[in-house]
Amino acid sequence: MQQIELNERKTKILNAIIRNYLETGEPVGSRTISKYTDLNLSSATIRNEMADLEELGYIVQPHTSAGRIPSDKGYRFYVDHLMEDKNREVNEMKQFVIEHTEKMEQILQQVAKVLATNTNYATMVSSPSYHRNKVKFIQLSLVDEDQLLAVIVTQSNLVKNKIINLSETIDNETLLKLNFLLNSNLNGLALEEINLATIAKLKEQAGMHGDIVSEVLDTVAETMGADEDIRIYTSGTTNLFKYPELSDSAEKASELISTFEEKRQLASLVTENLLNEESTGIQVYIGNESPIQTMKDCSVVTATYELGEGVRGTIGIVGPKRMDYEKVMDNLKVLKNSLDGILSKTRD
Amino acid sequence: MQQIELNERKTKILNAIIRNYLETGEPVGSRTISKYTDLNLSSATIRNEMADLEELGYIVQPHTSAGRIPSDKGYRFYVDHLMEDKNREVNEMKQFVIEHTEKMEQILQQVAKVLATNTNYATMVSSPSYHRNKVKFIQLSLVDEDQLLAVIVTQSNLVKNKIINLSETIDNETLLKLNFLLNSNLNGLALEEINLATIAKLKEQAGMHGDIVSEVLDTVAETMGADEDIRIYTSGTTNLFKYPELSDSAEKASELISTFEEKRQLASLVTENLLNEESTGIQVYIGNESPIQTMKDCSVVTATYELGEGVRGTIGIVGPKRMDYEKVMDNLKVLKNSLDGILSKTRD
DNA sequence: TGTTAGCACTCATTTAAATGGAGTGCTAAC
DNA sequence: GTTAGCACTCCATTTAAATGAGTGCTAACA
Repeated sequence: MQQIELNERKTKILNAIIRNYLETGEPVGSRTISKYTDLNLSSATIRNEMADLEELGYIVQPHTSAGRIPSDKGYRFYVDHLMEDKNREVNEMKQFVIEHTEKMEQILQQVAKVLATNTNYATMVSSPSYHRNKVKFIQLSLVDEDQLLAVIVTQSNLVKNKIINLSETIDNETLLKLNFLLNSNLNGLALEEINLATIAKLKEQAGMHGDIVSEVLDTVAETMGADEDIRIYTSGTTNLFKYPELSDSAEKASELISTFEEKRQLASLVTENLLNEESTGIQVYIGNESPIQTMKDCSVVTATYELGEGVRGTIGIVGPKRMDYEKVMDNLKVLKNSLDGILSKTRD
Repeated sequence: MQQIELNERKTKILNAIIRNYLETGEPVGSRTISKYTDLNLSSATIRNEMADLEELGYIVQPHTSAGRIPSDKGYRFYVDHLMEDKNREVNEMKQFVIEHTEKMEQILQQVAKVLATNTNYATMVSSPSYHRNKVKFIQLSLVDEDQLLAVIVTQSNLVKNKIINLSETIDNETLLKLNFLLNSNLNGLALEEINLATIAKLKEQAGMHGDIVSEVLDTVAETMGADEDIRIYTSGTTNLFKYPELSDSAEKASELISTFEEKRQLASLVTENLLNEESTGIQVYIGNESPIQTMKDCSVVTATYELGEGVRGTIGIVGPKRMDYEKVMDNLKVLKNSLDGILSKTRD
């Protein structure tokens, strides 16, 4: 559809404008374009075309007699049609990092960091939400006369535990029974499948120990419900200082960095993102397209990774609108690939 | 000793200067002091005294013909001798927060946040290091044909788990034996007490399953060694933007905030702090007294909390040198008290 | 001997004006 | 359809002047 609006020459000029602006961050004028492209057109001609492009909404003038900068629509066109999809080689360093870090948390933090160092933007990585994950194993053990330890393992090897304080003592035999009861009833079930009927049945069978069952179920829900418990790892937020358009006023910078510190808002963005099941997994939010108000001057690029079936999280990069989209996407792809299926990998 | 250097009048003037500067952040001149104190001295007299105070190193002039601001030495004198030690009432809000948050992590993050909101400075809270903590309970269970789950509980109810991949299968009886072996040998021991002899003995008794014992021991070490694994929760870093002397140049601000993001450096500060066993638990680092270079224009106030015996962490506040030391210390004390012994509290 | 008024001086900050230059829109000619 | 040329706009930077807070010093006073 946009093809109708823009002929080839206009497209070329728009492309040149955006690329130049991505590099310099300064409004670009007609003369620059005429000089540094192989179009062989005079600045005057370029000016005419630029006037058209402005009227069509692809570029704007920050003020009279300044050069042009891309509008959100311009960036969008660039991302959708102009950008080259280089599929560069995997950066071994990243592989290394991932293969040599042990714990999930550390991996994610590391990913955020690598990404930030690589791109010079701010990054965020959300902990996976364990959607549709299933219970594999439950165990209650007595660690003290009055304390019970509940351990829950999911099929993707996520482990959670909780200490339950007992009001009355409990003997070993009962404990065995409870363990059996829980395992036989819950194993193999996803959170959504644990319905009221199951719960009622369980409680009934547990008899006087219904309280304990309740607590265990809470922990199960917590382990797998997850949504509320999404963690966000961020890195490189101070990179944003490098882009004057984001940090010229202390207030602006402060607001933006606060958003990263708060994380709550980021979490909402991430959740929204996870719901978009389709797509190659890479999403681009330009300026106001982003659901987070404070990021109206930024672009956000996110990718969804999937550690195991149903265990998904998001990696995201936040930078100025004139970010190096190609590089950013490449990086995201690489890291996404490294993360995909990592849970199954650790098995061997 | 300083009492010899400073007579009462000088002390009063110094006090007035510092208090005024804490409020305004502007260099304070002789006229201001003469006007807004009950000393009833003319500005000229004050000027003479100020000249003396400057010579003694308590205050400095940022440039000729500017007012005076406190030097590090001045702040130090203030903190050590001048400051009032108001012991204000406990803020119920904080109590509420702590009593209603469940998980340790969340508590700590919450503490950081409350503190930041309350003081308008940047805050950090370190996760407790489990020094001298003892093993209470160990359990191995088979969660899959080829996967073993090791759960370790310490006396302060810290739980850690690890999935161990098996090379050969293992039958239930052996598992029971291993469990018994581990518990009978390790329970009640602190990390330092698990020496080579114990380990050798354990491995010997485990026979062909020495590998598993090794892995379990690793996890134990990890659970209690802790030092490497100190987590730092931060909040309110963007508060630092409120103080021009810290954020006038984007570079400065960026550096400082980076330090908070990195956390590695904070961790080192925290560790150093924990080693200072003595003291009421409140430490003040003014300017260059801080071991972190990027904080040379800041003051750092820290308190040590102790969740249970040997389970200690640090709460810290970072702000401009002209921070409201009284308020900061009060807040720290309150939160420290709330945290102290919290692990034992959850028992009832 | 300690205190104070007064004055000349310093220097960061604010305000205003001057300058330079990048870039545009438009027109007329090719 | 393309281009050269020119008048015009507006931002950014420089330059200069005005302001004002604050000091140090001296001389006079109690």
